[in-house]
Amino acid sequence: MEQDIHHYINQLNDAQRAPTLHKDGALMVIAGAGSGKTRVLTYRIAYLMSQGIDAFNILSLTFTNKAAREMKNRIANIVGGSEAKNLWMGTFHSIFAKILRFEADKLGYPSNFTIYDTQDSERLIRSIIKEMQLDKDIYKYKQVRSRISSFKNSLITVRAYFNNADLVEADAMAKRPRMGEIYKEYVDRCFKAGAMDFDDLLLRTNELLNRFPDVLAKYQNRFRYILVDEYQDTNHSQYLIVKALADRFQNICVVGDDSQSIYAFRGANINNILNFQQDYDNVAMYRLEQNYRSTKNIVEAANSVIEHNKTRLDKVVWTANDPGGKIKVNRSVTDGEEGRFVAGSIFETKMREQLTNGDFAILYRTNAQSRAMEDALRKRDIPYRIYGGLSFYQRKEIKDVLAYLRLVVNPKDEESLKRVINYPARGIGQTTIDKLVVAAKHYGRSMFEVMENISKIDLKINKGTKTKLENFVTMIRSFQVMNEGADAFELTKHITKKTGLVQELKKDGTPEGIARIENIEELLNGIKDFVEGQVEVADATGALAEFLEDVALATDMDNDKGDDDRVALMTIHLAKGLEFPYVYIVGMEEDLFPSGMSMNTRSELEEERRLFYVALTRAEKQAYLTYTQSRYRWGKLVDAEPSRFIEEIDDKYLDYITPIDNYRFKPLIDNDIFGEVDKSKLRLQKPKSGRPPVVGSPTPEQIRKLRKIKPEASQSSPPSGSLLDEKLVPGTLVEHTRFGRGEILRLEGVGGDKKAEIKFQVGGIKKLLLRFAKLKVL
DNA sequence: TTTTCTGTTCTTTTT
DNA sequence: GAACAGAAAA
Repeated sequence: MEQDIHHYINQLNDAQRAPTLHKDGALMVIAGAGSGKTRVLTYRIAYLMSQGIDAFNILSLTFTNKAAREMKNRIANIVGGSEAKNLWMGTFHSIFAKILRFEADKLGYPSNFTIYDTQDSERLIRSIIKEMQLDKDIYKYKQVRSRISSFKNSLITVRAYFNNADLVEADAMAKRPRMGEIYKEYVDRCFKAGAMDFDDLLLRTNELLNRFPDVLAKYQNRFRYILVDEYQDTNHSQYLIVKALADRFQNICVVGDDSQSIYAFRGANINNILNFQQDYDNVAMYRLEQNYRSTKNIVEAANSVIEHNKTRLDKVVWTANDPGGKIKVNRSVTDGEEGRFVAGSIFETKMREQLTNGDFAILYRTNAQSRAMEDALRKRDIPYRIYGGLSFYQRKEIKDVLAYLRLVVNPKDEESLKRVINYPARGIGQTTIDKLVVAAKHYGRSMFEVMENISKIDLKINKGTKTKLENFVTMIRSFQVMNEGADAFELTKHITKKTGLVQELKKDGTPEGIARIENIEELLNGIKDFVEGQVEVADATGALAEFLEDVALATDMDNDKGDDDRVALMTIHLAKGLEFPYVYIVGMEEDLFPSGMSMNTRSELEEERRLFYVALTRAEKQAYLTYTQSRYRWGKLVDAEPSRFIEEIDDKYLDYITPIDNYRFKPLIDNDIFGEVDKSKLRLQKPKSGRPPVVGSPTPEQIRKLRKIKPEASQSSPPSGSLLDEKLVPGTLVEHTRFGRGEILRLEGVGGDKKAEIKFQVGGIKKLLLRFAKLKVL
């Protein structure tokens, strides 16, 4: 093996080799995009092991489970699978969840504690706000949750909050004087439910290490070598955990790139990496500056972007690669056309260069942008896969099944209980649930415990309902018993049958319902795989708990089977660490990228810029930037202007390409809710010369023509019926907007001079809809 | 109590 | 263009 490892290390360049062979002490590797930092990390770990360091003594923290898994596989290839198995490698959340399970009793938690995801937290906070009878417009549950989250990430406990006059005052100033109370109640409720949220996994780890010196010593001793990837994205809580664990041996290696710090919004503190040299003694600094990934054009363009940022470490990324093509910039009129351009370009390039779908990625700032891309790709029959967004495990039907499973493992789990106590409907309504919550609070117990003793407690719940509650408890109990014997797969199958979940979905018979059943089947398969894949056969009960933990901390990235050839669609955040030959960065518009919500301060804007830097540097061969002149947002067509980030790239790296189709104006027919429109009629004027005209939204007059709405038609009674039969609406159309289930036509001169808004409501699928349209004058 | 309709809010990014 | 909450109807 000694020989083996050198075979690998010889593949590295000098800059990479130095940190790889640096054995003891603190070191920091500033690694530019595409400079081979994953290689350094993997080889370094392999090297440590070849030097006789036990795998048990190495802790490696990565940013995603996927990254951890890949690294582990690569190390296994070098040092052998059985050795690699003992490595502690994973995300902060997954590693410390495991440790917390082991040490839970010290903190008063059950070892089978539930992990609340963001949705669970939000629901709990929402009900707390309601119970406290606070104004939900002032106490917005999302804001409250994110504030609590930031408290936790800064290690501000409830007590610390109340002792901190500044914080209390800040909330009072923000007209939310009872923030502290909500925080306290939230923490209490989580504790009583035996649940930790994402932030708790880090906060409680800190608590564990602070309060129990023997525990700290144990893990310090175990983790003699610590490696942290993407260090620039660690938050204060994570920073303290690393610091505590590394304190004894100081064998800490952090790898990161300040230019790629993009998680400040969830508490990441860029100072962790900027100040690393002050935190440890004799820090060795290494820089990886040679980019192996991208063409010269891309690397230099990215450099010219990031130079606009003030705060950054000194580093120059360069490459010996070919210049490659210039970055192509495309303008479209609407988001629909943008999608068509991207799909068309992928189609063409794929043919011309003989590429596979997997060579392409479409990156965007917000998940909502995926839809236009999907539509266009589908029309071209290009297979694609969306990462992130609503992940599989967050779908309603999946969460419902998981809620039952979570209850089996931890019946105190309040959010799961509330989720399924009356789903499928079994006659336990809101009133009853409210009473249970109150009683639980009164007795200082969980809701489930109250239900178990329902016959002994004097609650004003009628007999019939009490029986229903008892039946529910008995049912969950029976599942628990089953969990002792049968495996998780059998149990889940049993649960979906016994509770009537699947029947409920079958009953409604819609395509959505069928899709949901299929999803549940997929979940069952997933559980089966998990059960079979478990090498060390723990007891059956443990298997289910472990599965649930995996699921709670899984990201969409992790389920990538990668077995078929698809174009990748994802947010830029999710793309970090990945690379693709061809990358399309879409929606390059002010207010979208940079996001309108991140333009208030310099540091916010700089983070957006780093995000753009990350996006650009994903591309190996060719990058495209696209923007539109108008785009549907919140169901409305809004004007857009090109992103400042395009201007920030030196012109010599850019190639402005003319859109293939350029209509004089583009009617609102993108995913046309008016059914098939004869598109040949819409191609009114092609631009005369090479330079396309500046194009705006169509005028009302033009829309009217297209829709054949006659403004002159007079009618004394309010309009009724459907637009489809073209009896039509009187008045002048002044605004036309889409909204969720239909569209709004704003007209002037309806029934006198009054303005009117006409909405029609549609159900079902878009193509069929106008038939059922209802008209109503507001 | 349950179902259905309607209005409102939301969109930045995620472990 | 979904998810949720509240009102209204069943």
